Amino acid sequence: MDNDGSGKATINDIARLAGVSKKTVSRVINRSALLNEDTRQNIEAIIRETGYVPNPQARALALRRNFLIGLVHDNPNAQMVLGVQQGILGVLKGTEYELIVHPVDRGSTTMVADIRQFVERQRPHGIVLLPPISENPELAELCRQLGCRYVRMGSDVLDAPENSVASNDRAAVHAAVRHLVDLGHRFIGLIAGPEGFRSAFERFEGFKDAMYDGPMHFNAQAVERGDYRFESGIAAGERLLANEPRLTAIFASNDEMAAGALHAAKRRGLDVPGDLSIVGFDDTAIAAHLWPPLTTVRWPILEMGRAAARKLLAGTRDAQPEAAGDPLFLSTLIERASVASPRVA
Amino acid sequence: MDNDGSGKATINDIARLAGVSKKTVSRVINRSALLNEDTRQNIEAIIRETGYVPNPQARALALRRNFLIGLVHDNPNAQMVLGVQQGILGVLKGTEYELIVHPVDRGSTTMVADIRQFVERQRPHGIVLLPPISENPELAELCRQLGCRYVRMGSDVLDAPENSVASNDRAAVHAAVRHLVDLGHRFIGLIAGPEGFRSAFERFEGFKDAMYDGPMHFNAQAVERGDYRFESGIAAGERLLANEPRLTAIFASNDEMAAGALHAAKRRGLDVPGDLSIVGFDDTAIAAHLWPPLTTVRWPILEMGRAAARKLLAGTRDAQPEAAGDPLFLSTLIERASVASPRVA
DNA sequence: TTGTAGGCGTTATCAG
DNA sequence: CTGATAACGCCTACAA
Repeated sequence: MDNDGSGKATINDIARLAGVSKKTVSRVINRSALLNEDTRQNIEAIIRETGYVPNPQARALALRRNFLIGLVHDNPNAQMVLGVQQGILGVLKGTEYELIVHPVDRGSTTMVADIRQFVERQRPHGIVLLPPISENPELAELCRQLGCRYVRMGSDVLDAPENSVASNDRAAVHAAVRHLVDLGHRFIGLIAGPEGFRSAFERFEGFKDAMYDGPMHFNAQAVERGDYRFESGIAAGERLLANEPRLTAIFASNDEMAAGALHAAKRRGLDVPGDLSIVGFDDTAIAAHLWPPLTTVRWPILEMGRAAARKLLAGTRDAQPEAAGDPLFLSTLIERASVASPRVA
Repeated sequence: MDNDGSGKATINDIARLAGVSKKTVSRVINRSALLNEDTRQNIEAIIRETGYVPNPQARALALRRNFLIGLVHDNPNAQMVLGVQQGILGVLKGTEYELIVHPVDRGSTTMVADIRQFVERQRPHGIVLLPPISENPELAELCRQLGCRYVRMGSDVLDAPENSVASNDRAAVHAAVRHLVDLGHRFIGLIAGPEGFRSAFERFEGFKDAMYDGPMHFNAQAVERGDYRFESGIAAGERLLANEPRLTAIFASNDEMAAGALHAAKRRGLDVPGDLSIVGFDDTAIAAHLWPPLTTVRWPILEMGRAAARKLLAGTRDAQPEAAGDPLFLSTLIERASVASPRVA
């Protein structure tokens, strides 16, 4: 009656076939400890034969919790989002969890309400918050209040280790710019990221660190701000090149803007890296595709996505090792062809 | 008792507050026609006051259908996947549907079984199949069998209009290559896509069409195959340039390989477009970021993603206009700076 | 036009 | 260790 051939097998079918109650089958499904080993083996065999798979909707209703991981973001960098997504999906593969992507609008006054509704309705197992909204403490508070696991991704540790995945942007930029200084560059421009982004702030600080650290002074005149997009990189690059002809190098706070700076240089007929060295940040696909291939700081977003997923799965049957690992992931300089020593004056 | 302050309001709370049965509330939720207008207004007011939202898990269980749209793919082109995703999400925004991303491995023998399990477990409202797996008729059959709506995206119409979203790759490539011919190019190389991809086939045919159509003959020697990735574009470009020094133009079957061809040209010290014109396909972000900016065929994947989502939502309360529209979307040539007339010999 | 009884497939409670 | 019984929140069928 339960399984008349049309639908899939249910817990009732298994219970009947095994001659036990459905609660016992449920115990097998949920790996309950209090279970006779023989009973378990018997039921597991039947489950295997029938190809029975528990219905996630019914479980979700009973457990008041879904087997979904939410990716909540309003990130202007498509490559970055995609990288995180791939990292998460890699961990979810083979588990009973699926990824649900939920973009929001950080400019909107209803953003917090939107996310609240998303979490209340879908009741995901946990959500991954991407920068810049991950920097909003209100959202973390919301998750706690709703009893939803969460991981905040950022350019610095933003929360408790189990709720954080971070990169060391400041130190990485410091090192990258220091590299330029060591090559002999003395007039280095900065294309900063948009205000309100922690990543922009950290990278700015890293740039300043390298200035104060070396034989130079920080020159606020050699700083232009972009919005992390290509066009803003062109504009900022052009302003920089127009205002300070002595510039021999530019550090852009992400690869897209670095590509824009490259365009600005080409438009002025400059040779890169002969006349101008350029360094980016992210190491997204575009970096290697440009000509010359872009020297950039590799942002380990794939690994960060993986770590975020592992943290959310910690404590479940799909838990993986390293789940509790250090939330900090190191960014490192990838040297390609867009950097050289400055020409001797 | 139902709502003791801890949890969210349920249909019972609304029914009690409104002094009606829960079935009546259910009728309001589901926009039933047989409902007294006063009753409806009254209940709707209470729903608004309480902020009540129906529990999707319970609905999914009762309806045996989830309010999820699945994006199933194994596509090597990250930008393409992202574009489709954005298109779908744009349509889903504001509806009760969410997007669930489910990548698969087309090389695996268990791919069909994987997708079957995904659909059986999640019971999505519908799924969007991306190329190349969308070209597999077995998957369409599977969806029909499981009673799951689906839309197949491809470089040609692959199914009934309500299950298809397509672009006119062949004609678009024909026009693009014809453009090169019209500029005076007589030795044009092709970097084809991987075998087994319908898009690769269509674009190849479009290339041949332009050859036979014009003052030239199709020369199989000037064809190299890549796998749609950057590195393969470099390799194919180098082979092309080495084998046929008379080449003045290359058409690459996607932007990534075009970027590779550009690298191959630069490595040989060629000027683009002075010595060599290059045309790509897709118009993904990279096209505009390269130097020189890449002339390419714009593949309207965002629009195609939107259309796919609209077709899936057709017939639901979230249905949008144009849902039944023509499944064909036109690709058009975007002229940038990577193409010029060949130098006079 | 509205209500009642029962079911969707699973898990929790609590007794045996 | 195992099993009745009652949720979980909503929907369908049938009745009123």
